[in-house]
Amino acid sequence: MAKTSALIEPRLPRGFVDSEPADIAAIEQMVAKIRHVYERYGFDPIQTPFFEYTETLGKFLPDTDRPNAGVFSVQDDDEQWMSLRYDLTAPLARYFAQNYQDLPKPFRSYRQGWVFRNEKPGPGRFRQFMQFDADTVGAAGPESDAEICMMMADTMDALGLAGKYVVRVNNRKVLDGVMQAIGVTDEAQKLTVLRAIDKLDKFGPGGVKLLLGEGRKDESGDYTEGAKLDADQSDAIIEMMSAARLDDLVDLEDDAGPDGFLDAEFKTAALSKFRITQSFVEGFVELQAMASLFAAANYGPDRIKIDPSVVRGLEYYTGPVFEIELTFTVQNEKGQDVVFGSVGGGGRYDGLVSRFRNEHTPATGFSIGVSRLASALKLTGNLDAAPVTGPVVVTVMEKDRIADYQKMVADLRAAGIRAELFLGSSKNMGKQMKYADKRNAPAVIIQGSDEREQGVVQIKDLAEGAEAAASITDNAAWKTERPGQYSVPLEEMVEFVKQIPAVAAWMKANPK
RNA sequence: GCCGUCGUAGCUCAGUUGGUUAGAGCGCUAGAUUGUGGAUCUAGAGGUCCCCCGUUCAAUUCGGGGCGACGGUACCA
Repeated sequence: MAKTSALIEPRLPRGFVDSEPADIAAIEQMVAKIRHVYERYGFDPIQTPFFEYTETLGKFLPDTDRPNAGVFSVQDDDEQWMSLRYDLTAPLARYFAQNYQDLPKPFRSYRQGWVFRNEKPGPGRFRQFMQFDADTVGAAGPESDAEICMMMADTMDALGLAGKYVVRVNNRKVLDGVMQAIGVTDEAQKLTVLRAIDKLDKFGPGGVKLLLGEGRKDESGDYTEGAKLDADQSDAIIEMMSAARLDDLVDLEDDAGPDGFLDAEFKTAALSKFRITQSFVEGFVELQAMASLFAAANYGPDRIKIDPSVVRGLEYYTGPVFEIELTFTVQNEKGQDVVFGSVGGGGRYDGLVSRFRNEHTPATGFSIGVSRLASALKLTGNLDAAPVTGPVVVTVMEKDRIADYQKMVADLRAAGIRAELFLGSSKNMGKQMKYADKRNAPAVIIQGSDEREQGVVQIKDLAEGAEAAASITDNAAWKTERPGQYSVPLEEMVEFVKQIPAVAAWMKANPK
């Protein structure tokens, strides 16, 4: 026996997972449904490579001390750093800028594929995961943002999740405007305030208030430094983010001009101590425009909801931001309730393309976290991960007649039936049956010397046999009755197999 | 990064108040059944009790330090 210490332990780096046939089939179904919705909305596919130059992906170059902080990076032959992509948006910006001359504007595209992040994995968070994005580049109006939100909702519906999600929509200008109003101008402090607002659904208003003030200690003992706002400031923020409707905060007449907006006042107690700002008004108007588009298209607040606590990424969103939240709780394999986070998000990023081109290029888009969504659905039993139907297995009874058996397999395949010859070394019949069972084979074909002399084959419908077997407890009876087994003339074999329900179902789902 | 819980068979877990042969269920392999998947019964394989150092006559068990898993939190383009 080999020494165990000499063997390599088969294992994966953390945050990476293998996929089995049922998982793969489920993901493929999800992807097909998403693609169908995106194409219906008029988006076309593009593909970009896994690797990009690091400078393409983000504003930072990896310093030689920590080249792999957050991303996976390697140095090319010419010593230029390249990285595995960590999302599908930066590569799109590069693609758009690189092919600017030839692309239709606005440019509407979707992309699906693996992305990589070198960070600590969590529930539903992996170091390699799949995203499915759609973006409109070169359109500035709120109708392109609203369209994206409606497509997010339609996509979730198409995935069979109607009623189990909500698309939450906000506008960064509203947040910026309120911060400006209450006198938060320091960039670092602004980021801290935004992060605090983002935690509303996690910690509630009380927790956010701590984060806006001195700081907060969580149950595990970790302390988070707060934004150091005074009471009036943090009350104003909490009032803003807790508003059920924007109209609760301020009244703006639709036909009033910009000057009229500036004369308006906040209606709520804490906010009314501060003056309203231009940025708030701009964001407010954009959100109102989107809201009326949602209403006109019959997307109610049960599907798309204006929610002033949505923040999203801190770096590049410039206007509307949106995310998909699941409205059910998720438990892991151990039965623990788990913090899952959003399964998709996006927004307007008018600055991203300008890293590559001088002119201003508005863009909006979003991304569905396919892997994270699939993992949530798997944990809650909502993932359609039925076992894959296996092949019809032709057993080997007489070793010198392999050619005859292979001919049967070829005939079945030619008719569009998934079929294979038993290739294992053991010609023991029980082994071959067990193999077929484990493969979830719909049927096996048996021809020994008796059948050969009569010109017939035994066809065993394994599903029917299993069903019949449920009432048989005696092994001898089980063997002699041979439930679900039929003797059929060889020339009728293909037609007979086609009639087996599991085979027919597979053929319908996989036309030749 | 920080905090918490946990590491014993492929999986889920018992157990050893520090003592010589470490167990169960499931799974796996074989047989009962030389041509029939389930069920049943029988037998078998499978373990550096996560690693290293220390305490001890003796450590899987106690102490220290690592590593890993899970969860929370921070960060998240």
